Amino acid sequence: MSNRDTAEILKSYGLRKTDIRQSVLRMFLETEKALSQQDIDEKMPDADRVTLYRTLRTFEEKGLVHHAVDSTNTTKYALCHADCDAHNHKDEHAHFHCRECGITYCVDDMHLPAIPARINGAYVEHVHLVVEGLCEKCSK
Amino acid sequence: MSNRDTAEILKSYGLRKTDIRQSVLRMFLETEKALSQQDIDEKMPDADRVTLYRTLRTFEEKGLVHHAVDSTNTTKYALCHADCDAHNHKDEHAHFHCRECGITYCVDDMHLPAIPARINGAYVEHVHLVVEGLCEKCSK
DNA sequence: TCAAACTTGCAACAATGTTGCAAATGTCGT
DNA sequence: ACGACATTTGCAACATTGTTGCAAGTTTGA
Repeated sequence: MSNRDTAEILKSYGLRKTDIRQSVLRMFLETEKALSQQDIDEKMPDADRVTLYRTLRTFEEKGLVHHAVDSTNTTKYALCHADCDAHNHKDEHAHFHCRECGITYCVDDMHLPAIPARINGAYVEHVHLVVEGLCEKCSK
Repeated sequence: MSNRDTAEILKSYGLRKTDIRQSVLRMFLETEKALSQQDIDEKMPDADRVTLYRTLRTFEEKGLVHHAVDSTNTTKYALCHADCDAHNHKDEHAHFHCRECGITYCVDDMHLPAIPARINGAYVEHVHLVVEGLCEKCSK
């Protein structure tokens, strides 16, 4: 992954090119996993955790990443698909979460059930489907 | 909700009858909502938060409540259906979460999609479906 | 009624979320 | 290449939640 790639991606999302942002983006591009603040912090010991926190928030606001839900209480982020943008996250896919090693990744080849626009009077905006169990490695 | 009811429920789940447990259980019985530690803490200012934390954990272990997932980072619990037990949570229903007021409640009349026993080599144990949007009140 | 087992309150610490502010850096026009 | 302006970063600080250990208080069953 070259710097040019990350620089272009950042620019296309209206984000300034900074070292930290490029590093974080590179981590996302190089993994299938959804990354937690901790995952990132560990690989970037020099960066301030607040900066990483803000970086992830900004990435999400701009539509570069979405956050994955799982039953632990750690926020995790994963790259959005090309059709996400700042105001319309198309992150309606499932996430798999391993209860053993804690990994979370997107499951793209699984469609969500059709959800009505309203449920008991509530307006539905989006849906998270979280599948939990043991990942391939941990089930051995 | 009488004390006798809560006492019997606790007993049937193999839990000792204590004031705190009865109060917490009563809160669950009297609401449709999934309750966070904070919700409970606010109504029981005398109880130590660690005790509440452990109470909820114990309730979950015994199969009395299950925890709901939402995109905020607060753990919330809701009463299990009658067919849950300590080792087999049948909490495979959807939860609705309002992004405005933060309320979470179970959506029983919505079935989850059929999930294969395995996804890409991973073993699936259970599934959370989280529907987010604006609840009836907040959408007005 | 008693002992054993379990529950509670308290102290303590880690991780995460969150904000404000000043210093450092990036961007863009010239 | 330079400078002004807007943004980003690092740091201090504080709140909330998760989590454990331990001693004191309570519940339960014989």
